[in-house]
Amino acid sequence: MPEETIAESLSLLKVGDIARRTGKTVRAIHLYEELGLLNPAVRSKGGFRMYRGDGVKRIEWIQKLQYMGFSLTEIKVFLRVWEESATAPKAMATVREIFTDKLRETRETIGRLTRLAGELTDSLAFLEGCRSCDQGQHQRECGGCGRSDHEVPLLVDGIAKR
Amino acid sequence: MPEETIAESLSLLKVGDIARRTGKTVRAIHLYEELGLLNPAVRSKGGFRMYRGDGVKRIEWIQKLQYMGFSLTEIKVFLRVWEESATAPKAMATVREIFTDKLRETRETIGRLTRLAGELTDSLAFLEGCRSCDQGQHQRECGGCGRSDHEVPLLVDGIAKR
DNA sequence: TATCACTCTTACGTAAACGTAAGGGTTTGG
DNA sequence: CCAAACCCTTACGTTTACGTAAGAGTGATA
Repeated sequence: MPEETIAESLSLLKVGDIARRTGKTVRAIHLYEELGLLNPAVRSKGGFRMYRGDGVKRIEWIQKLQYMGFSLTEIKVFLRVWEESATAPKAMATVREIFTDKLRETRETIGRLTRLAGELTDSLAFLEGCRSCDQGQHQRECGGCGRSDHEVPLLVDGIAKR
Repeated sequence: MPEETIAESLSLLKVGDIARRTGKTVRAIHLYEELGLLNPAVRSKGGFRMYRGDGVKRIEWIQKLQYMGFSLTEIKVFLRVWEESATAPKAMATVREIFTDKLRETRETIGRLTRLAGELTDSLAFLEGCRSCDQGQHQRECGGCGRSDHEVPLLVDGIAKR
């Protein structure tokens, strides 16, 4: 398809264009190249990096992975695994493994954060009771209220100690 | 209560003891002191840091806050706010604010991660279909399968591009 | 008193993901 | 052809939460 080739050459993007379209900085894009995450399709005669439109897609993909907790190094491994897999089904199998791991990890994180949200809620409920504390009570004397120790959430308890 | 004072002096802990009881390293505890998060109750004649038992609680508290996404700097602010509040109810009010903010943030994070878990699940479902791909298919020619573009999750689509 | 395990201070090292110049070419619109 | 707007490479700076090492003193035990 010579037409596509022509169209491509007409729509080459400079690094600044990619930056604008992805919200990343030029420096970031340079970094991705250093790390082997994205190479320009060609260089201009003067040395400018020239990208095709799918460069934008690649960066969006990177962002997505970062967003879900992959480090750039992990993303690099990801790409290498892909490139070094001889066949497509094999490559996809590896990708499945990585995603499966990440899904588990993500669920664990969600569980952890959910528990923490619960603790925060408990702590806030407890702190409601502090409204009725003697307004003149100095913070250093906090703890004198009637509430017993085991009622005090760790998140609150730790503050006054020491 | 002189008895308690005596008991305290009997149970002073050295930094290594605190480290063992909290799982933190000595260096970390030193760091916390540098940052103003925890000071030893006293120093021994020779300059050893001597802590009381509640030092352990303080560190557990720090760990908890870190675990929920507070940076050490934020924790420091936290303590300062507490110390500088004249009255206990006022201090608690500030703590409530901070916790309320964090709770919102935590919920947002949970939402984000939940959406991402969904995307991962979708991607994994899609990748199941790759099992039936021609076993000889080279990875570079991936994309030749019948599935249309809008079916391909971004998480998968971004890999093969470029 | 001699040890051996600890601890002290000081201070440089580390990994991540860029930020921020500096000094100098390249493109492109007019 | 000129100037403004970009881009290039090189390279040091930044933040966070410690790690690690060096050289020397301390404390409890034998």
